[in-house]
Amino acid sequence: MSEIDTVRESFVQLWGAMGSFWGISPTGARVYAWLMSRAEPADSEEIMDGLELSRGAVSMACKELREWHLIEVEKAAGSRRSRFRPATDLEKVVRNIVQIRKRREWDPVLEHLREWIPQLEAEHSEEADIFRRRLESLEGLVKLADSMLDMFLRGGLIGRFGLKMLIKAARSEAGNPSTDLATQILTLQSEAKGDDAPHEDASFNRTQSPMTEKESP
Amino acid sequence: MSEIDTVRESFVQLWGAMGSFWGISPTGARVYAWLMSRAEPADSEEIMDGLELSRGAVSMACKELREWHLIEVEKAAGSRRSRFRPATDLEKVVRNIVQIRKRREWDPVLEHLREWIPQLEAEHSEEADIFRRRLESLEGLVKLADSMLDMFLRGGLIGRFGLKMLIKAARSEAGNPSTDLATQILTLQSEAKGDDAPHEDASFNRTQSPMTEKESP
DNA sequence: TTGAAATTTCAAAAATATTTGAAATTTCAG
DNA sequence: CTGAAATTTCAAATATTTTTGAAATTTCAA
Repeated sequence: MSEIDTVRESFVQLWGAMGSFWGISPTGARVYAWLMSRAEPADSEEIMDGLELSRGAVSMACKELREWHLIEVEKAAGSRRSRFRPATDLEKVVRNIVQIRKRREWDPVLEHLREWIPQLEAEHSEEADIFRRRLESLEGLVKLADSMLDMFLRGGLIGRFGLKMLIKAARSEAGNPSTDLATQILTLQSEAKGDDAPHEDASFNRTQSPMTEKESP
Repeated sequence: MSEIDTVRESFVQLWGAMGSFWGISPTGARVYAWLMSRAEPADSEEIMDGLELSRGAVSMACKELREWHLIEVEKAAGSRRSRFRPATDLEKVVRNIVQIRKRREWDPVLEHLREWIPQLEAEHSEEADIFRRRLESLEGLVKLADSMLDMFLRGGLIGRFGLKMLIKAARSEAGNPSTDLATQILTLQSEAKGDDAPHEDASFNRTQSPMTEKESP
């Protein structure tokens, strides 16, 4: 078995296990990892074989990945078979996931807290008072998290420095986890000075396939 | 049913559903929420009744919460029954959870990536090359996330401004989600000027119980 | 110490979540 | 249009996770 197959297998396995962290099903995460490991987009037949999944499971997984904008569907010219291309602009992918989960999971928490706090205020017991104060702390924290996420979503650090530079940062100091971000950012900032344009918007990095030759006007 | 019971019920339910987000079991999360809603620490009997759980389930949940430092166990003087007090310093709680999960879940990802990338370099195929480049992007992103988390863990924003002020921030502008953090921070910063000491280290906010009267010298 | 009270454990049961596969639907090349 | 190919659906089968409860262990007041 060649190196690439070994790595692919481990990556699929690791990513599948991390799926729940992102709120993606294990199979969805495995399919995405598998697609990432292949140069060309794959069709469901290939995914089925590659991951030993049923046709239905692949269809479900791809539907999920499409909803998260983690893959793009395309059809080879003159064929009716869909092929799935993984989004490789990870920055955009992460932002998208964070945004959706924030809206779905955190915004409702805030709404509830805003409804509960006055309800507890109405009750003039010691216990309601203590509970209310705790909910207020929680509200403060959730709002902070919210703001931090918004900052991130509005293109804070990543947007400013670009993914290429982050890769560079990742490569440097590989052994030393304590080098903090601020230091790295400063280093990068002085190195940068306009080089390496802020990386174009290409979520779906077409690696080399020339796409449909016959485009209708 | 009084307001406090209604709110308690909803809060327990919401928090239970969010448990998986924190990597805590639904029951663990429900027990924590329930404890937060009560002025005094509770014993397992009370938790069983309050949440309709078996004795074993409560024991498991409390073990889990103890491991995450989400509760503290204490014994009333002259009794052999344990009572559970929820940590109310949410800032510390969140930091702790983030730290543990980072170590358990993200650090291994980075280790794997650092192992896989050279393996793919060794293979001189186009496909291995594309895969490797994608893993490099991923590494960059994971490292960035890592740094951001470290920054947070080292007491970035929360440490600097204190929870009380964040509660204040939460109260202001309740309706307008687009007011960004930077603006709020600036506002707070100028309001602050040394008032409201950076909030003492009291993870387990003893609400009013005078503790064991007979403390040995 | 002693032994009743409290807690923990863990195999089995129950509840959830995921996957399958065959039927229903959709798509589109011919 | 037509109908074979492709895809989606969803009820049933599997797998996984969570909860129970009774037995084993631990704790500590007397």
